[in-house]
Amino acid sequence: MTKPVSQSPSPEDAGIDAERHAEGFQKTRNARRTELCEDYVELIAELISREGEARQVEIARRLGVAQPTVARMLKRLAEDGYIQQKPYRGVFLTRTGEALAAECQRRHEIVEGFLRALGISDEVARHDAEGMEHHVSAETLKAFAQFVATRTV
Amino acid sequence: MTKPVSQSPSPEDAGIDAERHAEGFQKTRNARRTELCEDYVELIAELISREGEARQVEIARRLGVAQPTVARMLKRLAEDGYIQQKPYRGVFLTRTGEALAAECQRRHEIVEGFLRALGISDEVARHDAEGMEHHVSAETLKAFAQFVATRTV
DNA sequence: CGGGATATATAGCCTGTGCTATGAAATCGC
DNA sequence: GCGATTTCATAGCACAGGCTATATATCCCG
Repeated sequence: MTKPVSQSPSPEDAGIDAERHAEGFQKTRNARRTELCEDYVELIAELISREGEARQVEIARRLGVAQPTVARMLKRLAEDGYIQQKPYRGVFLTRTGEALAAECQRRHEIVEGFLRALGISDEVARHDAEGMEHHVSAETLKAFAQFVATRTV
Repeated sequence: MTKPVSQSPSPEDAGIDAERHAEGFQKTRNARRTELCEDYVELIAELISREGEARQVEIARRLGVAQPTVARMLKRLAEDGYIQQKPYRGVFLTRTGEALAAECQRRHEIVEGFLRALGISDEVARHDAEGMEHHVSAETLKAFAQFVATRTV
């Protein structure tokens, strides 16, 4: 039992249903933090590969937030072992960070490619993929990939 | 000028790209509030239709949050004109609230149905739909609906 | 109709993620 | 190698959305 929400001893169906319902919402809420991490790591990987380096100011610009916001988040990412900061030299991904970035990029590409295969316009596909990518389970992702594969052939 | 993020006067492609990128993230962030409202309104509609009434305690149980959290949110929803609270009699949807709930339910059903049509298992479809529904644009939703229609026939 | 159970309201706190203002450090051009 | 620019760090604030504890109001049953 990780978090005893509020187990009412009522043996009704509704009770069980409600608690499963609640679980879903709680997972979604807790996922928020992870999502932000993923956005950062993914962006950092992209910046490194496309610009050669990832600086705070550039990350801030891309995410549309202020630099101190980025600074604080990077500190956390460093503590969590995803990145390494070399002051005035940029931020770099650790092994763990690279693995996470690769996974995110793959997921992102599958989702975006899937939407495009479905006929969605490029811009909307990009936007929706950004929003959806964090909410797609492994099973769904696989189905998306398969769909694209069979459609593209 | 609603929010002058940080327009660097650099006429590079990267600059424009970065700002469009940023826009997307900002939209996603701002959507958070809306999402919560939608979850509440959707749940309230469901409770009213299935249980006959929507009480704070029940909403709290379903969402997996504490009752005061719900109380505060309901206050906001009432201020925003989505619901009307009748103390000790439950919470009711206004016209606006009902319209929003209907829209959310429709969207939810389409997304979940779409995932199922794609072969996703029931439980995963339900969970993923819950996460995805707030990030699906009108265009994508339409494509989902069409896919289901052509597949089901 | 009184009192326990239930429902709601309120106060006060914490954390996360934004922000601005400002200071300190490094880099780079000259 | 020095000064301006750039980059980063820090302090301090706001707000949203969690929480607990507690007070109050209502309901309902005996």
